Amino acid sequence: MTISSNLTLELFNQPFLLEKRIQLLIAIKHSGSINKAAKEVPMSYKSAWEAVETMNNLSIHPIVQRETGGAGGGGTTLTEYGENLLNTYFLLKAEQKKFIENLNRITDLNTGTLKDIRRLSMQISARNQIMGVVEKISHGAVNAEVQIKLKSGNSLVSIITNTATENLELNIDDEVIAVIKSSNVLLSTENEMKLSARNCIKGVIEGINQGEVNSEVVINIGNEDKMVTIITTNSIKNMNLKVGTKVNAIIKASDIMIGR
Amino acid sequence: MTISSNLTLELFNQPFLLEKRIQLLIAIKHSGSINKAAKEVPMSYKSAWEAVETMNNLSIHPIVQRETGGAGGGGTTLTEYGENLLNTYFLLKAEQKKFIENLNRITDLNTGTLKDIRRLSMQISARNQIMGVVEKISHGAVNAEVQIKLKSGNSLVSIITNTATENLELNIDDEVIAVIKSSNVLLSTENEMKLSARNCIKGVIEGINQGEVNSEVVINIGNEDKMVTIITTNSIKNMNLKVGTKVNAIIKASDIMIGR
DNA sequence: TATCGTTATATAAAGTAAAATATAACAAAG
DNA sequence: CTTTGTTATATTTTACTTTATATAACGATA
Repeated sequence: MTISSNLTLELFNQPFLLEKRIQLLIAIKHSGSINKAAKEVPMSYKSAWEAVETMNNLSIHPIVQRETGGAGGGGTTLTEYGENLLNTYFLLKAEQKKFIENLNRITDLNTGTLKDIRRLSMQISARNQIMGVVEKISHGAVNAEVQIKLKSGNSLVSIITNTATENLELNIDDEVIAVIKSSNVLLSTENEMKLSARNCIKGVIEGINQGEVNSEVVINIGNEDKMVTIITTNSIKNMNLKVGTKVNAIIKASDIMIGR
Repeated sequence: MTISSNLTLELFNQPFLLEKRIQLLIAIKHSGSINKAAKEVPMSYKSAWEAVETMNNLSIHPIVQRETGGAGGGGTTLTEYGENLLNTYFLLKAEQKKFIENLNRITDLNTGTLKDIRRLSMQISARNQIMGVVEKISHGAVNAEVQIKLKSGNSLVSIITNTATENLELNIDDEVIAVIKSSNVLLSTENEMKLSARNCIKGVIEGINQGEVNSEVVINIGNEDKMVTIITTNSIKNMNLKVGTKVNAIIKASDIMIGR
């Protein structure tokens, strides 16, 4: 048994972007005509025209621009607003797909029970959420050590309980997210420092938001990935940290959580 | 513009539990007859009967039990399996509702952009996820202190960045989830200990899973809520911890994350 | 001005899904 | 053996959706 779901955007309680209309918009985008698009989907020209009409009427800004007559007889193109809308729809759809995958994973529909009822749709306060791939898992008696390869090439080591690895059904090559609270990230400028902390990532300071006691430092760790850290304002002065300074972000393995 | 979505369970790639069928099953459950249930939904008797028929045929175990004839002319009741299925559907539906709410919150559909594209459908390795209500928010220059009232009556204080409170759109009385990594929970048996840690929750040890170096201790903190902690096996011996021992779970305010 | 292929719009036809209706089968109880 | 109210099933009717078809309007271009 599998879980499935659709996704529609509503405007004034009217269905606005249904999956079929999305298909139509895509076809219009690359064919440049309602006529051709309708054949492509496939659906009748009338349905297609009516769909476009209602979409344009419901929306504040028009979704498509229609032109009758002209050299080629006319044509229909997506407006910038329409393209934007299409793109956000794709993003939402991807997010929803991930959700349904998660839902399928934690649900044992054959026995009719949920393996784990903990919230799985959750936005979390931890600022640092970095995507990576599971490289290695070593199990101890209680804890497990999970090594995650980031896109930037860096590796992170996380220590979580065995039970957690079971709940998450973690396996090698799974795509996961390393979650780190910003107050658990330390900074150092030394290049070769010996520390008990397992994780040390090189980066460049991109921004500093100074407070009276604590300050927020944003570090670029390469490959579009950023790391936010909270350190004391005193440390910033002592270490003479500025935008552009090369630093190491240091994180204890037991401070890294894993999400998927 | 709002996002909406349905939820269907499929079996052998056939739609199995649609929202309309769920309504029907609910009505059957408390009316005891397909006939009455069909009028209640409302739908025609034939549709209702066919729906029941296909459901029973697709499923390995029957969903409903039908009986023709008898004193009252017969009747239809849900099987235990059917009731189970109905309940898991409710759970999944609730989970999905939460997801759609989150999706609506982080999406600015008027401008056609997502405020925050971080994964919001995520299952996280942190074992301790306790529901509560935001009681108080105090903003500093960089950090914010969020006080959470748990159902058990206890309060937790969490320190997160201001940016995080903005991303989460945290407000008083919002229902949130306190997320704590099990390795960040300390245990003490002293009743009145002075510590810098802000959070101290009383509980009773419910189970101990002993390892060579570390051990997992499960604490019942009342109201069905449990807390999992990882401490060294030595500490268990030193403190003479056993199932039933009354302990305090101690957590630093900066180790508590907030999810919603 | 004639041509082009499209949009715009209406109307008829076909197809599909739902509902209404009717009736047989059922089995326990009086 | 009759009554009872339901399930089980087929047939007809209705409503609705989709498709098919036809035609006017359009405006740049050769």
